Amino acid sequence: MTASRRANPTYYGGDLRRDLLDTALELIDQEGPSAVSLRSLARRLGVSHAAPANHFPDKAALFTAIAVEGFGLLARAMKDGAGQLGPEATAGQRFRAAGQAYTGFALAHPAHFAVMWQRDLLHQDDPALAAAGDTTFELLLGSVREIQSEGWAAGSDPQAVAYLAWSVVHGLAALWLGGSLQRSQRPFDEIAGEVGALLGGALSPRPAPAT
Amino acid sequence: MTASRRANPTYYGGDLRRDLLDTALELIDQEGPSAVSLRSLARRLGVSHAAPANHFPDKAALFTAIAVEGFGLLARAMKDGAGQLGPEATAGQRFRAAGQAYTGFALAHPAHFAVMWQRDLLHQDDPALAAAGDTTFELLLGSVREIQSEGWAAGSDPQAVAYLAWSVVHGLAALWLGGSLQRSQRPFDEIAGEVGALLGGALSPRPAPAT
DNA sequence: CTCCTAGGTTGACACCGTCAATCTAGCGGA
DNA sequence: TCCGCTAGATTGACGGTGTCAACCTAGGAG
Repeated sequence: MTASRRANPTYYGGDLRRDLLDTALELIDQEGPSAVSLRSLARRLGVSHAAPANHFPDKAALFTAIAVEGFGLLARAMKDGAGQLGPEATAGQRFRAAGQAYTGFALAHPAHFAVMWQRDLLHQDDPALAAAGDTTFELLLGSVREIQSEGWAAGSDPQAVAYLAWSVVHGLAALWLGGSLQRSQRPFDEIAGEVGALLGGALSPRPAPAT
Repeated sequence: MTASRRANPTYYGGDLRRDLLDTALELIDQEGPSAVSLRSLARRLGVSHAAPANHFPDKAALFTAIAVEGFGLLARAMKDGAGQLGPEATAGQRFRAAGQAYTGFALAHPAHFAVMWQRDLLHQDDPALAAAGDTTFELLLGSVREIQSEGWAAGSDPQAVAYLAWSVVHGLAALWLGGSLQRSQRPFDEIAGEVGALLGGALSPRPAPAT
């Protein structure tokens, strides 16, 4: 009844922008990004077909907003995952936790994850998008430098180590969500655990022999 | 002049199915899968808007055909990459060559690669698609067993090793094509080489310490 | 009280996928 | 030689879609 009932003082009784994002995410979860149409979102929310234009000038803007939000969620997940280990945790443990947070994010938010890497759906020149992506990578790179100070992957280019780790977690999540790994009938955490252990062997603070 | 001049005895002077695929691939290369429309393909090829329906019952069938073709090209690239090393090559070298072939395929055929993992564009239940995917993974798994017989990644579950390797090459290719790695201004081969060397450390035939 | 503006509305346009009905060139069999 | 069949093209129609322009209206600022 009070003014807080409706966030916006206009026709639609609520936050249409947020509702559009949420409905789109739900639809992407179920049927993929190609199933999203602005008109169908509007129809679901009981609003005219042109109402979304007030919040997203075009379809790409909607997807871009989802991608930016996704990078934000990812960065927070990685920070939280590494952070909640407590101060006595080693850099290696934090590194591993960040990696788990990456795949955990992908599995928990598959719709965000799917959109984030589909360039052709996005406004690639959006500065917010670039910034969000950079932030995430900086987070990763910082974690790599941290483990290197503990002797992990000693002597290796930190950027190369970061790319290896990023590729592993990204590939794992992408292949799982793509269904390629699900034919093995094994749960994700089991696969991810084994892969993580193997990767640990590549980076652990021992003199690694050359290939 | 002879009958071979025209592959098909009907109006269109050529192989429309092949031309549709090629035009679609070109378009995907330039603007991504979302830019492909059956009508625009038909227009480009100077054919009526319904002509594609004779070869692909719907849009998903076109993309599925591209994906199947992609898996075929990928499998052949991996086989060729490992095979042309000569009989005196080690299993480790063949394994590495197969991995390079994977990323090489992705960079050489980005349109195929993009479509192959977009489930929502495909007829996922197409048996040809499943078979093509399985063949590729079997190839990978065989290569892993081979290197294990040489002592690499000894004691590890071959499936887990395969998943690690697959994740790395897939993630590397996906991130590169997504543009995330291109901001580093370094050529792909350099990045891939370093990542490959690091990964070699994880699997090389030495007793790897636990994580 | 009046004006401005954010955020809705309707209406129109071209493009899209898909379906149905039709046409036609060239083949195999009588 | 003719006759039908079929593969593969055609036109036409339908509803859905993104986007634009013009309009409307509730509520806040002056």
